[in-house]
Amino acid sequence: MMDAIDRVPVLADVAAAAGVSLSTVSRVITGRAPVSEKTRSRVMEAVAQLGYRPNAAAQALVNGRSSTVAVIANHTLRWGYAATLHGIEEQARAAGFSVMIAVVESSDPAEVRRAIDGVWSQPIAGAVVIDFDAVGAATLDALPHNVPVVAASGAWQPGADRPHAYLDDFEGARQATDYLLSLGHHTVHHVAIPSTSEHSGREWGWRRALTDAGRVVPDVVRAGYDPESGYAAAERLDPGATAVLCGNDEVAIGVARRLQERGVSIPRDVSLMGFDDQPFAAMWVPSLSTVGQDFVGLGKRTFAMLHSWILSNEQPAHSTVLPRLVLRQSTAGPRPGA
Amino acid sequence: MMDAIDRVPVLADVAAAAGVSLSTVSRVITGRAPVSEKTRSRVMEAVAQLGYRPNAAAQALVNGRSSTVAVIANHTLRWGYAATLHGIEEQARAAGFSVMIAVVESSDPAEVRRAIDGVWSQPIAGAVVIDFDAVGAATLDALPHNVPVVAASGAWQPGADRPHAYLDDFEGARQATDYLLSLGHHTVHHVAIPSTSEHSGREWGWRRALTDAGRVVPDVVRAGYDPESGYAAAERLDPGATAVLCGNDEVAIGVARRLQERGVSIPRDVSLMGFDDQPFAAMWVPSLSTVGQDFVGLGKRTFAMLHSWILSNEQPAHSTVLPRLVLRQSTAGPRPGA
DNA sequence: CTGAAAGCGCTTACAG
DNA sequence: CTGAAAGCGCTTACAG
Repeated sequence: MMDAIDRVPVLADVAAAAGVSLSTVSRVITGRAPVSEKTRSRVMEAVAQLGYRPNAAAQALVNGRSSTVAVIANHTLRWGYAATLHGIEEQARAAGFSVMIAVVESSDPAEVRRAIDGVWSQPIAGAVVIDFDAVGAATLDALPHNVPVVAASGAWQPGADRPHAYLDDFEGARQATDYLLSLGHHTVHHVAIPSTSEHSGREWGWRRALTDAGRVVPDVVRAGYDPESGYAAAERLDPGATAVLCGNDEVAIGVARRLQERGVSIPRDVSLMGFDDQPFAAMWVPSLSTVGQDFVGLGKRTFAMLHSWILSNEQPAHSTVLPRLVLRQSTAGPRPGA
Repeated sequence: MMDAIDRVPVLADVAAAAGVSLSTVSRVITGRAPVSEKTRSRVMEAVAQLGYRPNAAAQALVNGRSSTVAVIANHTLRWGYAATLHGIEEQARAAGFSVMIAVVESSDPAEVRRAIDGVWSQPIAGAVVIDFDAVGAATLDALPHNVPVVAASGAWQPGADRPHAYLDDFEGARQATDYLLSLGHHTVHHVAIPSTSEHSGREWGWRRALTDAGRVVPDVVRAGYDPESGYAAAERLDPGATAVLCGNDEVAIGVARRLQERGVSIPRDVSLMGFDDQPFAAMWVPSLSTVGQDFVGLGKRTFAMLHSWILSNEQPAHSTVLPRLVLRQSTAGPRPGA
């Protein structure tokens, strides 16, 4: 049992132990000025012995900048969010930055304000906003302009003044829809996840592909993010549908489960595509065709943009990566006669 | 396009704008001393107009304490870790704390040291270590004792001097194994995930149940954390197994997929149990019996313990919650004659 | 109720 | 190469 919390050693303790001035200790710690080898090793010894670590608050105060970045997001648990956070963290860590997370629960102005105040009162060098939904968008709008902010986002949005790293899910949805049409389906139905704006990139991409091909655009079936919501949404799906594109893999798996329970065979009766290529997509029976999105890579790109802004003080350009179709067993041509 | 980053207003700016002293502004901001209503509103106006937010680095420095806590973990993406982090974050946010995440990639001493230095140089009020694996354990051992630290853990471990919030997966595994035996299986096989110590709570609980029942303890099949590793592990499973307990649901789903591909029927030929009850467990066909673990609750309890330590300066006691069996369709008695 | 002053732990010119 | 001093932005006794 160890109740007592020892006093944290400070610079002055090291200086006293090593018998040198504060300035000298600071110089060996920062390495930003020459120090004799003898003094240096004496200081290092004291540092090691006392277990001294510079106080980041004091450093941040005097340096006028910190090496922590904040990640602001509506979720940390859903696949896309968690994977993006993971990518940001990894890249930040490699660059010597710490990361702080701030969850914004809703786009209610008071809640957004609370979150922003919490983050902005911290000594941060910059922030990334995960702009996958309406909450992210609302946060982005409310953010002060005195710290670099980069957004990680699905599809390009008009009028974004902040730098964005995109995944282009608009294009992914369009390609997926085109693919399904190319298989011979008359049209493609869509089970949507909640989205940033009224219409997400995914929904718009799907819609565009159908319109361009001159096909009927069926009513969208709205779902949440998880398998259960897909399961429920399957009830509202047009019974005549032969091809369905879902807003994410979780929803697709829920839809699949419900259809299979009803004796609908995938892909014989219905072709099903997910979105994201999250770890379970390949495991499902039949394995799920989907649109592969590199969220970890998105996170890394986003941090890299923020980092360059912090270092150079020049706002970076947007960046985009195209998703790729991952074709597995859940898609096929319609049954002859369907 | 907004390249310029405005200068951040400081306390002195507000004082100047309101025509009062620094002390007065500080008093209205902190609310820790009486200020006349007239002065107060004048100051608030200046604050609002300038968009002033106290500099957290300065506050942390002068207050000698901060309101951010660090979460130290080996992963942020796997279900149990992510859900625990989520619980911590939620509880911390409710208490007005910010959370910083620090990922420790391996138990290599240099890596552990790097992570700890990074965290300990920040102004933190406390830390929680997610102690689900060997890396968590190594980190816990290396942590200084000058800041409150609480660990979130699976099963009770001998000699833990730091407060732990447990989930008791030992007991969960024991109950799951007992249940499988009660169905009539001669023994239960185990596909293990990587673990804290040589033997995890899950593995020990399984082992204990078999030993207590006087059954044969089969060789453990080792897997990773994800479906793919379960899929691969299925190849190494004893073909005579009629009941299998997996270290987590992801692995169980991988095992299920492989078995089903080989024409093995679940639960007719093999009963399969997972662990954790993560969102996909209920979706699989057949839906997966598992051990429900409340990771979000674990995270909340862990933060609550840390919070009480921070406030009271008294080290909290350990806390434990028992898991519960979630029985679904993947378990049944052995086939007559099996 | 309000202001002037000291101090939190650092870094960085400024002198030697 | 090394030390004394000022200052980063706050808060908090200490005087009025």
